[in-house]
Amino acid sequence: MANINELLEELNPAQLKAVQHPPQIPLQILAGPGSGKTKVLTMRIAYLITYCHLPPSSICAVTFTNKAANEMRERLYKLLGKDRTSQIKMGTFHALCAMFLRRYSKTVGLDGNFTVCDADESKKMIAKLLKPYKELLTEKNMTLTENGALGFISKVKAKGWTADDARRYVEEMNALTPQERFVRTMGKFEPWEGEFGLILASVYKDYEKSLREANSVDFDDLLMFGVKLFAKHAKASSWCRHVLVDEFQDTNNMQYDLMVYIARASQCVTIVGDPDQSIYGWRSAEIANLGKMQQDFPATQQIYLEQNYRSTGSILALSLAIVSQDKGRIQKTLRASHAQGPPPVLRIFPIEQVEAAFIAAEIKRLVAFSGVRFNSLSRAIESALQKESIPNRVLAGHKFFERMEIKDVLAYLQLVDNPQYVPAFLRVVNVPSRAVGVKTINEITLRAQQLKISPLKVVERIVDGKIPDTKPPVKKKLASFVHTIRILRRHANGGIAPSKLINALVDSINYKEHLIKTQPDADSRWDNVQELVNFASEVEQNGPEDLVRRMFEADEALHEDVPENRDGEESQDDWEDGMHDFDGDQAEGLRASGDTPLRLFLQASMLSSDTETPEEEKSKEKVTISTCHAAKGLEWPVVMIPAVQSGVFPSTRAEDVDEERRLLYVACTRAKGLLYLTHTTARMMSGEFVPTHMSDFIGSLRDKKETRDLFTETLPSLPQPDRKTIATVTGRSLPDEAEVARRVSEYAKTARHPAWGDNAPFRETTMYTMDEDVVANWTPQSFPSVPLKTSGERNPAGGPGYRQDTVQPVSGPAAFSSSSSLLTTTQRAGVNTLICTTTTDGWSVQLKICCRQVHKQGVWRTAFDAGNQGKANASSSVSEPEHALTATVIGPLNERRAH
DNA sequence: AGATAGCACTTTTTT
DNA sequence: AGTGCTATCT
Repeated sequence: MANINELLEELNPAQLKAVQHPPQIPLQILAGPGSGKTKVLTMRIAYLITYCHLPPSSICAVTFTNKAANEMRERLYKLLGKDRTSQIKMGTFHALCAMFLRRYSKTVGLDGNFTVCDADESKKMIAKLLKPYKELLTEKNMTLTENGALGFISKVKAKGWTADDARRYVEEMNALTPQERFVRTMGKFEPWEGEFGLILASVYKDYEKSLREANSVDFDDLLMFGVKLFAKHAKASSWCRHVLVDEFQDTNNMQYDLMVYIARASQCVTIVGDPDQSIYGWRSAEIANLGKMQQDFPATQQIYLEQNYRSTGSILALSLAIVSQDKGRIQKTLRASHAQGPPPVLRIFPIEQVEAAFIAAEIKRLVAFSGVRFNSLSRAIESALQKESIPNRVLAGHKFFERMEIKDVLAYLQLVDNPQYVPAFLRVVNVPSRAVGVKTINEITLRAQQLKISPLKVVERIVDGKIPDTKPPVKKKLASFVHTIRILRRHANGGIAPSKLINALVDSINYKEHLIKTQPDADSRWDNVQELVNFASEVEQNGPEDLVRRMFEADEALHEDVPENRDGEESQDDWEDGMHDFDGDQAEGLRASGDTPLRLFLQASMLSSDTETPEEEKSKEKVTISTCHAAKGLEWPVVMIPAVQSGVFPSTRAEDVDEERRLLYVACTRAKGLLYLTHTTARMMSGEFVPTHMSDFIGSLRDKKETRDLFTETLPSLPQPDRKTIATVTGRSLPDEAEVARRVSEYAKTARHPAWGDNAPFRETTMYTMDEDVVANWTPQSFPSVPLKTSGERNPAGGPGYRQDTVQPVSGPAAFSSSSSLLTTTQRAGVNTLICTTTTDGWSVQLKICCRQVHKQGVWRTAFDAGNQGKANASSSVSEPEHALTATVIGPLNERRAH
């Protein structure tokens, strides 16, 4: 175990002050990027335990992501040892609430086996609920999308309002005159006014009802029920003697309330935050919580951490200049600990493919990280990296758990744990296909409503012959389904490891075969299922149930207090029915505690974003592609931020421009040694080139004399002094001079882009519109006159979609026949697209995109293809026919012949 | 009931 | 620019 005294000596005065701050005086640590806040936070926890003698189980540490919680846990192992660390109540607000709600479910009117409903299922649920309102909405000439309704519900929930609260608010507002309303809302327009608002409130009510009926909660519910629990039940938080909240600037009202309630007994609070890094306003985060805390805890003191240990001086200077453009921000500074280093690079490119090629080429010289604004922007970069065979990984959030095959498996398990969870039932009744269609499902659902039991129950009873079969007969078709569920239920109640449960499931339903039959990429999907098994084993090894148990076992008060946690009537029924299926006795204890291995695994799957396999992945040197949001709290030696341009920074959809600027600030401050900002002059948006310009966040700095020199166009040549600086900043040893020379010459030999230092090749982009008569006389055959041979193949899976017809030119102009790449044509009803691509003269590459406008569904559309092999064509609406036909010539790209 | 083709919608960011 | 829903067909 590390010696804490020694570690305390390493801290700077401000850090030390923060760590040793008296626990009973509420503390705000305002910590700039790279100021060692995680270190301070973990040290403070260790300090509270070892010096202030707080029991570990009386400390609540809240992080923003579960990943951050795991990292902090790792650090604390070294300071406190595994035993004491595991008693600390640590996790996100969501995860902590989930754990408490399992224990106190009855107190807030939930069942202990509730399922956490993910955003995807929520959306499907809303879509279903919206249907009855469709007619009314069109009649009143209003539009309401799932996302609109979901956004409303989430916003309202962030205030802690139930559906009834929301309805009351809308009614109240509607009773006011427009002037009064204006005053009430402080001039802000709230789209949920009038009849529309009533509909929204009503949808929310339906949604709430559906969730409860399915014995499930969504992400926002976890917080809402958490608040309800702690507000109502003071003993639920009586164990707590100190609360620490990280990333406080990103907490919303519910989370703030949770903090206050958990701290109710002790009034001891430490928060760490940075208003400059507040980037979750769109998720109802409130920077104002900083001020609110000062009011609610009047003794609050602040400590500023402004010494930056992460980045070079020039990176900090630019970052600070960016964020300082926000005039309303709290004045704070950053002091560099390191040398100036090479200035950040700012470069311009015609289109994202070239931008990506540049990044890939530049990375060849550097171990780098690349931060993108949207996940959708990463595609070009990924493929460019692949072309250069640079290993990379995408810092993926939930993507893995959103895959169809993963959701299928999880749905079975959810259904086993929570028979009432209708979304899971609907997902898997017919997976693999059991010849159960919509009609049967509707019949079952109807019966379920009549009998006031879950659809699963209905099916079980039919199969058992307890109730008569439905009209499209179910008994035979669904016997295997019920059988599977019962096998799994028995295993689960016997406390089997979730990884084994998954194996039992895929065996029982022959899932692999099902994938092969229905999915063209069955192999990779099956790999994903195996990956899920791995994830499950990992969760088992880390022993979350053990961990959760230890978090709670020290709290005697809690044990006395656990309300009788019986399952609901519905499950009770299952219990009896399934009696012959499992030996219930040993399951009893687990059920009562609310933490079965299965339940914990499911919860981890829903709440975790930490999908990385630590050992093998982290040791490899890889380029990381991440969104700017996901990059928060992380750092890399080199950071490249593409698409720093209009429409992206700030996003066209953003409501808060200042927040967008802060996001760029967060991204820039991830860099230790080198920072690149690039942008393009055109961006492909839903099939059309839209001209873009440099982000104003950067442009305004470049246009001013005082700030112009904060960046450079020249690529860093990394002379020895710069190499030394970067080595220092990144904490790596200085590379050997001879080795550098050898690598540079090696690079020069193999580099496909020796000319990146020169801007010329990228400024030859032209976009123009073709003559109208060309448009008028265009036929698929006229340009070029190449007979095309098609070979359309249906999707072998039989599902929607088909392979694009890839054709070889049989004859034609030399330029085309000599082209080694593709000529693609797609013919879908009403859309004729001809794409001519890549001509090569050995010196340069020319990319031609030819498009044709087509009148379709009353609008003029442009049909074209960017020339990606095997990729589908795109079509998009355009207002004016004459703009529809465009040709873009880019080039010469680069490929210079070596002399 | 299942297959298919066309249509519509999204695409910010995450627990 | 890919995916999922729906109407229509088999």
